Amino acid sequence: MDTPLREPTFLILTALAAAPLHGYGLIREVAALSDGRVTLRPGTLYGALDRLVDAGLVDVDGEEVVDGRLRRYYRLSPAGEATLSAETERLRRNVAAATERLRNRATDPGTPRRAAGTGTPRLAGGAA
Amino acid sequence: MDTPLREPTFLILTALAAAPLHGYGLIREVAALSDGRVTLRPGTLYGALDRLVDAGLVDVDGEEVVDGRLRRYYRLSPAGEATLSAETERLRRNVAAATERLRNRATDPGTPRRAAGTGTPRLAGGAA
DNA sequence: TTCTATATAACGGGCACCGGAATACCTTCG
DNA sequence: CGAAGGTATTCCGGTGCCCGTTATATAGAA
Repeated sequence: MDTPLREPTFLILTALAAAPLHGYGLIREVAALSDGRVTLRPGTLYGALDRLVDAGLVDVDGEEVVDGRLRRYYRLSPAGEATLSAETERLRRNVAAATERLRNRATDPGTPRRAAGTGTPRLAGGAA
Repeated sequence: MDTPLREPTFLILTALAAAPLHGYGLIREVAALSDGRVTLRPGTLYGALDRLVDAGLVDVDGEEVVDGRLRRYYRLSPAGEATLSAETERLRRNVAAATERLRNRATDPGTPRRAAGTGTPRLAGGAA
């Protein structure tokens, strides 16, 4: 879990940052906050939740029985909040780096040809 | 490749957005633009490059022989630029969503207990 | 010569995510 | 009354990206 979070996991933590939710509710919340772009599958969701609970980023917030159906609530732990903060910062930096390079590209006179590499090119192989 | 990009791949495209680079140069460029947080392994780098070339997001920009060593340059293709733009936008939205929820959290009187779920809770199971 | 830096190739393994199916209960509709 | 559909969780097989390491090759430094 020290690996950078993938999108589904990141969105699960983000959804839980607002309020505790149960699994099925998370599917809808994640769909909502991603404008319908991400639809969690059961396998992805519950697999991720199990991992997050194991890692201590999410706590089980209690269970309810509603209309005979079990409903298990999950809550973002302090560690989960810290992880989400750190991940968000990481993404923010990546976004900033990519945005800057893309912007320079748009204003530049075409794609620059060849960067200053490590060593000094001596022999041009030419076309691939 | 229609999967959201993972961080190494995203950073490779970001590095190539500035200028064409060869594999080993990418390792250093990615380390630089991520403030040393991400150190690409050869397996990760060349695996990703092969996939990106296959997907048409990156083109081989020619080869040089420098000091007897082969040096193959890679260049971001128009499709790669479009993909990087779209990915950056996606990340930007995720960052915005997470940032908003984290900020509300900081100003709220503690973590809210239980959200309005889908149905109406009728029977509280209580403690986990 | 041996070590270090440059540079690419190849291989095995892990883990998260995907996709679907199973299970179970309740409500709604024909 | 029976069928269909939404709610909610569990399980399982498959895939792909990434990891980590090792191998290969050359040039320059110690």
